[in-house]
Amino acid sequence: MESTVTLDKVARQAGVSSSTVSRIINGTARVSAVKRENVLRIMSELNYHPNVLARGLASGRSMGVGVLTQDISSPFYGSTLRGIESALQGTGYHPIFISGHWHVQEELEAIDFLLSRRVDGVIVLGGGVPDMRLQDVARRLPVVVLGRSVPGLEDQCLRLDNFAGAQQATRHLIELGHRNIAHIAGEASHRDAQDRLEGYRAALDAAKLHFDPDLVQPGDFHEASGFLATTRLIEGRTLFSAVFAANDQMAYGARLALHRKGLRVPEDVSLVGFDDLPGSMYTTPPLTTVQQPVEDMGHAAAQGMLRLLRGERAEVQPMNIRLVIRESTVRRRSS
Amino acid sequence: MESTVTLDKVARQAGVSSSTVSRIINGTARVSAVKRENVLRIMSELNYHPNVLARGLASGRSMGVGVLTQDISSPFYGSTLRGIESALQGTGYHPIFISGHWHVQEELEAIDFLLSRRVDGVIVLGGGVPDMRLQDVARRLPVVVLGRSVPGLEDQCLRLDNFAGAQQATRHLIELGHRNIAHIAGEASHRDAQDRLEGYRAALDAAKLHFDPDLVQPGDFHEASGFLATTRLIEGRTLFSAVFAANDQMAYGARLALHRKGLRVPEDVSLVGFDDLPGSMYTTPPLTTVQQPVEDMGHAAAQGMLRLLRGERAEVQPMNIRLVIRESTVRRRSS
DNA sequence: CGCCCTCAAGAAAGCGCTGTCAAACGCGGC
DNA sequence: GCCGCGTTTGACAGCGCTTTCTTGAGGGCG
Repeated sequence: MESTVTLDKVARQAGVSSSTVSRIINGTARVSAVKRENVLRIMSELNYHPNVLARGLASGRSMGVGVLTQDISSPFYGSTLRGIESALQGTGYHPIFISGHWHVQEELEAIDFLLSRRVDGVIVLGGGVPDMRLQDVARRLPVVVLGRSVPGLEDQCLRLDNFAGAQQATRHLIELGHRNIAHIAGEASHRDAQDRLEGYRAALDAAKLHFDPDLVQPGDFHEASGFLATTRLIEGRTLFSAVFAANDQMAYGARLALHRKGLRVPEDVSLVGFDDLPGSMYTTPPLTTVQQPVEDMGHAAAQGMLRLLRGERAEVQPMNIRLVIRESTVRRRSS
Repeated sequence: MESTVTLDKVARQAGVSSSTVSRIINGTARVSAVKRENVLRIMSELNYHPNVLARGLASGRSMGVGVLTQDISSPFYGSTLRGIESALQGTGYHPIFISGHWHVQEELEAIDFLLSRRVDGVIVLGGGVPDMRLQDVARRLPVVVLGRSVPGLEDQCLRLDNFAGAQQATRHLIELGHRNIAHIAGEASHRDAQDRLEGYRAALDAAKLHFDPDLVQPGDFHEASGFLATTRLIEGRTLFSAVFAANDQMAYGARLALHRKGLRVPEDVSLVGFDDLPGSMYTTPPLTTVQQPVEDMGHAAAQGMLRLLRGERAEVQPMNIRLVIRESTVRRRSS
């Protein structure tokens, strides 16, 4: 435990060459059973742990997979990270997380950081890194992208059908008899937010319902913006009996704003979110929302990465999105 | 962008020795201005990024700080990770996260992993790694521990006063006139949970209130257990007008269970949580809870780590815990 | 019985960088 | 013009491991 135990030390102790020890560790070649046993025993006696840095330097593979996320503490991405972590478990590869905080410059630096860390592959979760840069990186090492589609890398991209999800959510409200459905939009610059807005409009169109711009309020995917948007909605002159928020966090904010104004969910106003965060099952009432299989997505992305690392094709399959109907939506009162 | 750019390549291109380039990068020694300019220019032309592995191997410092957390997607630890990340930002050090999943064996392996990764320091977030192992590790490199106190390492431990927090929460309910206060306990094996239970009892004792074991229900810190515990409470024979849950997630579950049984919060039952998760401000009604400065804690822990890395003392200061009174608690109806 | 082939094991050359040591250089002073 | 001093710079030996190339010992076969 004093001075670090090196492979050489183990080799000397066991009376073999360092090559032999290396071979035993990596299973790179046959080694006589006697020597193997002996070396393994000494390794555990000395409590030897290979130096990953040296190993990476010598072999050219660091056994690290870079994961560029936006916010390590985001309830949405959190589960995805968990999925990645669990899929990598036991494969010898290990995730290295780094956050871009929805800031292109920071994301670019994060990628440079990962590259200088000599990761063997990169998983990118959304964000705003220019396609070109990703294509660039993909030329050098395996890349899997979640939540967006990069030209030329389509089969390594795991997209979610935000449009269809939003459409489904809105249709659900329409089928319940709602005619005046408000929408709290997400950060306008996010592709996801745009798609969800489009899905909302498409559902209205399909039902031949009038699209009222007054019923669409901007938000930024955080609770506070949902609260504000809903307050504006209530104080506005346009009536509505249902709200579709572009994500669950904003739906939480909306829920509180309605509560403050004495409006009950779902009796007075139906509410639908998007994401199905872990907490959405336990709001009062439990929230109807579009479920993104976030953890599975992480898992699938990591699986794709492992395939790429083995030299195969990523073959990531598009994931299913589905509406989870809970108790925040009911048929519109005939009144 | 083809074959990786090495320091040697830059040196040759610039017509200087690799030592000189190294010196320019690290600022280890004076270098004539002309050469510096020239080398810097070539570095950016070639888009050179030092190989962190090689650097770590040669210098013995990997510039990585290992962070042993329990669950990368936990809403509670998430903010702490964020705090660590932000404190390390710009210092040259980078966090390497790994989860133990509240599983001692896994945590031990995680520590081995970090050591073999040759991190320069380790931050441990709670968990069940035996004190001895932590003392062992601390002998080899800087260690900061969050949420528990390890003998001999006291000044590198950042403890939260769970006892005082729970006491405060309970006292608050008592001051509002509540006499029958239920408690949903956390995972019995967690020190935090035990301390919170003790705080609850202490507050009751101080007010000369009878401690009724029937009003204490076991939980496991997750929503579902809060729901179950509260259901048991309601169906039990002992009346209560307030619930103190050992964490916010269980309080959410309790909230839903009360709702299901037609009990209103706070009119019929007052509810207090613990942690002040980001979402607790937006529950209906907003939750009264004990605030742990989770992000600040991460920040402080990382600061302490940086100090240790500079060879100074950690000097981590105990953090303040405080009760945030929102709308889930009210004076008991005189009825 | 000798030759060639096979397979285990060792020697040694890096991987890309840091850091020590010594050489080279320039400068002022005598 | 030469000496000594303080700087800038280069050469080189690792850091701990992988991997190629060799060596050496058996083993099968003619």
